[in-house]
Amino acid sequence: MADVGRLAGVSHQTVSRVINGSRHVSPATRSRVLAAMEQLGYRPNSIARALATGHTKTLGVVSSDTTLYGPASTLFGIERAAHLAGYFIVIASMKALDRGTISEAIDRLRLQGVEGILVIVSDVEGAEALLEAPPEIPLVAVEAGPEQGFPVVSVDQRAGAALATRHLLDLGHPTVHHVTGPPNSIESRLRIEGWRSTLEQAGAEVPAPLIGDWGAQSGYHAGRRLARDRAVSAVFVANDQMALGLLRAMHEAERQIPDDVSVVGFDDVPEAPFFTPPLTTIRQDFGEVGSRSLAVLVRAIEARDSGRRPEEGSIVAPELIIRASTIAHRVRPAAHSGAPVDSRSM
Amino acid sequence: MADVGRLAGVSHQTVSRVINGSRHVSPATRSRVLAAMEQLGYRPNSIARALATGHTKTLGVVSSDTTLYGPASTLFGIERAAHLAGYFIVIASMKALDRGTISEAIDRLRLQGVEGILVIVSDVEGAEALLEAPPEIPLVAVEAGPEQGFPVVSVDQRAGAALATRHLLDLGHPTVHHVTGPPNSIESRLRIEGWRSTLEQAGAEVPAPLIGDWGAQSGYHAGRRLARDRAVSAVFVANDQMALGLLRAMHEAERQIPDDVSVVGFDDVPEAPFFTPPLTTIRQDFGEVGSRSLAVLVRAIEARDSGRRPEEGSIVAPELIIRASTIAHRVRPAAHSGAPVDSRSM
DNA sequence: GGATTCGCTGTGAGCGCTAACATGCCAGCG
DNA sequence: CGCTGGCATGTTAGCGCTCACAGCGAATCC
Repeated sequence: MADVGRLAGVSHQTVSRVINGSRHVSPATRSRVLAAMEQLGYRPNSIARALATGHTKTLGVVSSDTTLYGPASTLFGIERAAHLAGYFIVIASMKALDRGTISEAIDRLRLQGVEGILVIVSDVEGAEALLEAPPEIPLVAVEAGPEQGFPVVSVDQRAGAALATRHLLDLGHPTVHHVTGPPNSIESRLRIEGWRSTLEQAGAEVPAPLIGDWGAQSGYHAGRRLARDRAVSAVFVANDQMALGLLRAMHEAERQIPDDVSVVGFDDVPEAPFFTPPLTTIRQDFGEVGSRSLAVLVRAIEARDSGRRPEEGSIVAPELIIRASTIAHRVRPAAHSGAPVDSRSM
Repeated sequence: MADVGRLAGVSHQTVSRVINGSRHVSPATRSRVLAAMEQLGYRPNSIARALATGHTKTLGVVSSDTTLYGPASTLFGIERAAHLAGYFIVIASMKALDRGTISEAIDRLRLQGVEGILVIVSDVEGAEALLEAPPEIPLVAVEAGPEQGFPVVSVDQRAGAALATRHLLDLGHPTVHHVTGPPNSIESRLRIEGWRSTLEQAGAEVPAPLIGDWGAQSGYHAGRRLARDRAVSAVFVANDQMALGLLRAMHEAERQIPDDVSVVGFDDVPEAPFFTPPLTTIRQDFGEVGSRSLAVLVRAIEARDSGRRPEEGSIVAPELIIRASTIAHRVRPAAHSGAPVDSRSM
């Protein structure tokens, strides 16, 4: 930087001013400095700048399994938005998303000098850890988080589950069975709530939910159980992967989808239209969640710097995508084929 | 830091020594300093350290679509390995992975002060850009890369494709059709090569491949085309998503899998066992690719610092996972049922 | 015409840390 | 007994940048 100044015949400070776009630089000087920078192949050192200013223009993302479609897409959305806002993203992923791990990750990121942190949290315990996090650093929960007192950006899980359940009910199904996510997952619990309350409002019976873990395997097991019960005509599965497993189990049990059983998933993964049959599901706009959470975090940082009050979260609306895995409920014929002996209707 | 020193009755330098684990500190002093640090809630500032040492302990990852299973898993593997090695990961993702974008991303990361960069590259053009990248910074290509003169860590794509093709051939299929990835993808090209050379070696006819784009939709289209041709008995699809689409198309066309057509995918996504039918596929150990590429990069950084020669890449072996979508080829009966009128065999 | 303002530029200090050298101490040696 | 050498510590000088302030000439004002 001193070299550039020397070549351009100005002080290092003027060079700094040019870099930072100060307007107290005459056009002539500016272009002279620019030329010198070009000639010397000068590149500003952001570490030194960070040390001097205290701003690293870096944000942290804490996430557990970035292999899943949801977190991966969200991370992608975050990064793109961060790039646009002039921030860098450093990630801290980890296997388990429990209390200890999460605060350790936050700590690591803070030490590294991030200005704010996005936590893709999904665990109930993890959410509690957030409430105890050091208040010095702006924090935003993504996809799920504590119910209160914390900025959370997520899709409205209850509304999504309600959408799914109502769709099935509207199709004439007497009730809707449910395969849940893991018990500790916040999303999973909210989806259960949405499903249950919709059923209750409609005066439908609330069957015991089957517990899954987001994996296709657990959906498969649930599907085997459900296939045995001929009264089951509609299932709302808490994500698309499990729905795939359930579809598989139903197929093996020779239960036709959607003729015998209607199925609704959750997420709308890119493959959902190509399941057998194409899956009716609830779309979550993860990209939107990602970019919105970034915006909230950036505003929180600016708010803190200017001493304003902390930011609120934001809720993204889910969307019902109807495909071929759901159909109007039909009362099962009494016999397999041929005319029934006695023609009691109903 | 000065405060800590004052409280412990030593100089700031001794505090620094304690932090960095220098052994020229007496145990008594060390514990005194540690206690002072604890009491004051002192946290070392890594920015200042980076400025003084020139080492940021930060690595960059350039990636395009982290939504796909492969890159997402690799990224996850990289992060975990980086954590273990004491490095942070900052990501630079982008929509397109072409020449310009890739070097721009590398530039951004360099400015940000990363010590090395991992590029999850899959585009032919992108790979060329790597060869022209500034040599000052250690760079490793992940998943794919230039054929020569560059450290690349990837799964052996040719071997994987050969494994798939040979499996089908061994099952007695006269030849194997192929649905490819996008034309610009390096992996896609290598898989084509592996498939073609295996066919040629076996003296089998090489049918024209159908071009896909990794998406399930394109697999579906290819499936429709292939379903029309009754001579098609075996298909090697370049990834599992497209295989899913193809399965769907075959199902719609009432071509039974595997009885009429055997299908092999690539990747072994977690859902593959639950496709209808469960998919035979080639497993890529993305986690291994991620951690191995990190190790290569770290060694490259150390090698540069100590003036040694640059590091070589590394190849991970793929694995054939046999499930229910492949079966031994049977000569189709001449008529649908009943005894054939004339019994020409073959 | 001297005081005031404004636009442009330079000076010095310091962000928090580490590297290199300097210092003082004690043991061991001939 | 003085000399060497290892050890624990202190001192000084930066790393490359920005901030606060000072300076200086030209334009503006009464």
